[in-house]
Amino acid sequence: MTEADCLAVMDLPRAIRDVPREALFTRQGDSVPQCTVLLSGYMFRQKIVTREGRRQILGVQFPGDIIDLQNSLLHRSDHNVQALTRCSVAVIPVDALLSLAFERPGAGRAFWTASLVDGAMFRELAASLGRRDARSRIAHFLCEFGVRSELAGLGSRSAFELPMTQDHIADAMGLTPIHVNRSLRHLDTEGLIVRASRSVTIPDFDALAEVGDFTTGYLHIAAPQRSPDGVSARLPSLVDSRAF
Amino acid sequence: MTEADCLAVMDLPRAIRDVPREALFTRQGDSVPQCTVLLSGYMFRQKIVTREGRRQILGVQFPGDIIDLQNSLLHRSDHNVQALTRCSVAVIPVDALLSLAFERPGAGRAFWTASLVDGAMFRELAASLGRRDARSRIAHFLCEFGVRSELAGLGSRSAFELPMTQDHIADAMGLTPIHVNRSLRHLDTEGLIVRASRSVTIPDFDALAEVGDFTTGYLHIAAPQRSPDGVSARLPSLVDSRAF
DNA sequence: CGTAAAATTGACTGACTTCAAATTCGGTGG
DNA sequence: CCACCGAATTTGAAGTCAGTCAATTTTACG
Repeated sequence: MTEADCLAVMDLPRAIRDVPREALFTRQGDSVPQCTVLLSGYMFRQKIVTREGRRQILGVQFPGDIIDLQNSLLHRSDHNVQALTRCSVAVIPVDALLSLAFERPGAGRAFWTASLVDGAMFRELAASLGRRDARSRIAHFLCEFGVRSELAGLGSRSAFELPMTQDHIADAMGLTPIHVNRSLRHLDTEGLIVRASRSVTIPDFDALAEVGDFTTGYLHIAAPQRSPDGVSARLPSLVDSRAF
Repeated sequence: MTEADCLAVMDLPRAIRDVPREALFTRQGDSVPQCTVLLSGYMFRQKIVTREGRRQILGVQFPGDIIDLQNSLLHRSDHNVQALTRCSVAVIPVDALLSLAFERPGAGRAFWTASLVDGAMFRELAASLGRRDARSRIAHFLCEFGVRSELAGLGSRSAFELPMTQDHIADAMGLTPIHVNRSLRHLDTEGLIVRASRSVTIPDFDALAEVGDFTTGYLHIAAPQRSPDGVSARLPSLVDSRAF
């Protein structure tokens, strides 16, 4: 993505909106005529799975992430998007985004790639839910959260805010909150994590990564590309949210 | 996607290759300079999750599916693709596919949408692995396999070939083969499924769908669009594999 | 037929869940 | 600054779904 592409993305028509904490932003089954970039705060994707209403959290969105590109192209959303904290979002008409994508292959390819990275993260989640035990699953989750916090400029991989309750974590990990509590305590007494309120520090990131079999490969992190004049274009955070 | 788009897709340079049963087609970590369409046979995506080598099967590919679009755009594959049966594939250079995608927005959008449908299926898998018990998970899997067999023209949703061993199913469902065996037997004695060798029939599809909380929403099946001259363009099976 | 792979069965174990209650935390108003 | 209250976390005890280990039977296929 060239700098010109970047500027074109920043020039897209948009409306800035605030989303209160806990609000359902898009609803399973809805048709979504717009595309949204998260500017600040955290959101999460979530799906009601069974008739009894058990839910699975599919992922957390960080500032810079595109929230509902899939929903716009696929006509109907297959999952809910909900605000974890108070959020600020930029809402872009799909049509404008799509025309840009096909006028500027650089930008189009970046959007497409972002969708594919999304898919890669869902694959890793499936692998985690299917084949890792609770302790390892949570270790993996914390490592991912750390790395993504770092990428989003919200802390370092070994010290970050985790604005989720143990109920949220349970629904993300396919576990009960009770077992999440015990697993967290376990990691804590092992010295692998230190918890204080909503913040997590990881004294030895590599040790936790080993417990969770975590590697960054599936995040497909592009090396920050320094364009001649020092503007960096990096995925998956497509745009610098602070510049919007 | 217009008929002209369709024809342009069919005109892409390509090489037809055979893949023997069980062969690893792309390997986790490899860079994949081409894009592959499965023409006949079944493949599956698979990921080695833990140090001890436990694996998670992420999905089965049917004829007409694009196998490794994500791998080409993301530089390195984050999972393996393996042949379930003997397969025939069409290999297309990525460059040719990408230029077509950006020259013809109709085709480009179709490719992009196919990637997004892929993502939707991984989300549903994650939901299944996280929040459904073994019986319901397997019921859901069989429903999906039926519907996709029907879409691919390989049978009906209630009678199809399932070219997987119980070991495969176990790795797809995040279970042990022993438990898959018992769960299948359970569905069988309940009369919800009938098994004979590698073929499955579902006497009452809706009943099984209810057990698995299965709905087709997440497959984002487009209504077959009849273009004026009767050519149908449908996703997710992007191209009619028989015409290649 | 004969053989290896796949499916099936049984007995036992364990990770995670369920239900129930106690404790701590965080924010708000007095 | 402190008392209060609901939410969140923590702990305990008992139950269950699914895993492990170990055969045995059936099936597929040369």
